[in-house]
Amino acid sequence: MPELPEVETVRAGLQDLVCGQTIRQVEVFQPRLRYPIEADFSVRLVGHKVLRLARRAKYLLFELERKTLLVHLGMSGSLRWSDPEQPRHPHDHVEILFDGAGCLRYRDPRRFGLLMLASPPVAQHPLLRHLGPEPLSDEFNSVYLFEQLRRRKTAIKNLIMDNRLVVGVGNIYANEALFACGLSPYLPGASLSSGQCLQLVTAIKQVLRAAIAAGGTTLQDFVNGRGNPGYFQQQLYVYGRAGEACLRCGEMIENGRSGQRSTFYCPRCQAAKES
DNA sequence: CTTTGCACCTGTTGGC
DNA sequence: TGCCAACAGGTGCAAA
Repeated sequence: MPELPEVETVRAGLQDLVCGQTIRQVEVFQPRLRYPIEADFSVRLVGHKVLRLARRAKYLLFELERKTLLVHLGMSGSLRWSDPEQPRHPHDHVEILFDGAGCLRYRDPRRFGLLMLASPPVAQHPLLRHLGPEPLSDEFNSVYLFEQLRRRKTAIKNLIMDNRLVVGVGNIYANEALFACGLSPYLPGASLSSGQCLQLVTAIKQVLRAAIAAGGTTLQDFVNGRGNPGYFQQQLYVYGRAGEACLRCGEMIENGRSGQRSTFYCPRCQAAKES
C-alpha cells in the first residue's frame, strides 16, 4: 500500500514520538511476516534507545545505538502510535512498548511487510544493498536516467518502478508521473530522448513532493503514525480513474496492464510519441 | 545481463 | 442473497 510519500509521512509523524525513547518490551503476536521474525528479536531490542528515525526507499529505519530496526509496510502494513491500554486489532502483529507512555503497533493484514534487525553498516544489508538512488536526491537526474534506459526495452512504467533504477516509485505515482509529463507508460525505456528523461525525472520529483505535502494517498486504509489518512487521492489525475474523463483534455482514462500491474493513462495526453 | 511470471497473504469488490 | 474469481499500495526470486 505505501509508496515513498506514505512511508515518509509515517516517518515524519512518528519521529518526535519515538526519538529518545528506550524500548522496554517487545511483543510478537504473529512472527510469520514476509521473513519470519527471529526468536531473539525482542531480546535484542529491549533496553535500546531510538536515536533517529530515518527512511531509505520504502524502509523505515529505527536507528538504535549499535543496530537498526528495519520496517517495511509491504502492501497493507501500518505502524501507529497507540495507548497500550487500547484493545489490539486482530492484525496487530508486533507491539513495541517504550519507557514513556505509549507504544508502537505494527498492523499488516496481508503480511507482506517485515521487521528485521540490521547491523551497521545498514546500507550494506542484503535488502538495501542493491537499491537505486532516492528519487528526490540530486543523484536521480536526467543524465542518470538516460544512461540507465539505454538498451532497456521494458516499458518505461515498469522501469521507474524497479528498485534498482530508482526507489520509492510504486504503482500510483508511476502512473501519475507519466501522466504529468505526457509520456505513454508503454514506451520502451530506450526510446526516451534525453529531453523526455528530464521531463520524467522532473515529473517524478514533483508528484512525490506534492504527495508528501498532502500526507500521502489513502485509497482504502493508509494511515500515518497517528492514525490519520492522507489527502493526495484528491489530486490523482489517472490512478483509479478508468472510464472517467481526463482532467486535462476530457478523453476517457484507460486501464491497461503492464508487467501484471494495472496501468492508468490518458490515450490522448499520453499518446506514444516517436523520439 | 535482461526480462517475465510467480509467490507470499488477507480482504474487498463486482459479476453472475 | 450468495458464491467465486479477480484484484489490491510491494518486491525478491526462479527460470527462460
